[in-house]
Amino acid sequence: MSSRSSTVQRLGRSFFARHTLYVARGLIGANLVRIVDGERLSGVVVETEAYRGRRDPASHAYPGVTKRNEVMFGEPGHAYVYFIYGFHYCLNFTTEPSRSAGAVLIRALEPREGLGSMMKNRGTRETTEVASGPAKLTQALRIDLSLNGTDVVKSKELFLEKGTRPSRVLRTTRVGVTKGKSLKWRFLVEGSSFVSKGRPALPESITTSGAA
DNA sequence: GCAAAGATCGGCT
DNA sequence: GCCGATCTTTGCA
Repeated sequence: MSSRSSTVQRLGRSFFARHTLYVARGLIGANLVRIVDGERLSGVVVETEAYRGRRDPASHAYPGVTKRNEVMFGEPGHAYVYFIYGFHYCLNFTTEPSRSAGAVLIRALEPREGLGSMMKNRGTRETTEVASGPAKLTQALRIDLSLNGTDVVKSKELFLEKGTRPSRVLRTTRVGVTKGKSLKWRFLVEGSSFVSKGRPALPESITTSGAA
């Protein structure tokens, strides 16, 4: 309530202009902030997935530049929002230098500020149901295609603040993809009850055996 | 021009 | 555990 934004450091361009896997891991623990009608809605990122370019068959950027995915090839630090399954929006942040495709999908948040509004947006009273999935959090934060391409380094309505990285971050395979299944490009906070539960996660192997 | 799959969620069996 | 809702993008004719 009294934490002053002047003391909080925002994630800058250089944070995003790196290898997508580093950004995906680095975003765990950051505070995602969305301003709606002057109110701060926010949550700590507890789950992410990395999507790369031409060599990642699960990525939207795999076929090359199209109208839908062009943001992924642009300047790092922009929001890439897409519509999926006729119902849902998903939020990503672009990575890698310009021309090189990459994005990190935000899969789950631990709610922080504006919980009442987020619950209302979601139609639930369970805190663990507010943002425990990629399409759930966009609904909670009222994110849609109008925010596609937003520069989150400069934006006043959607941005990221530096947080504390949790001590235990697990690395597993991505959820919901049919290609590139063996790649362990999903990161999540160990033991968090705010991560997505869309699929029965395989035993969260901390070992790297079998990593492709 | 048409068909099929898709980085999901929620409800029902 | 399975299925339906609903629409954008892509691939192929």
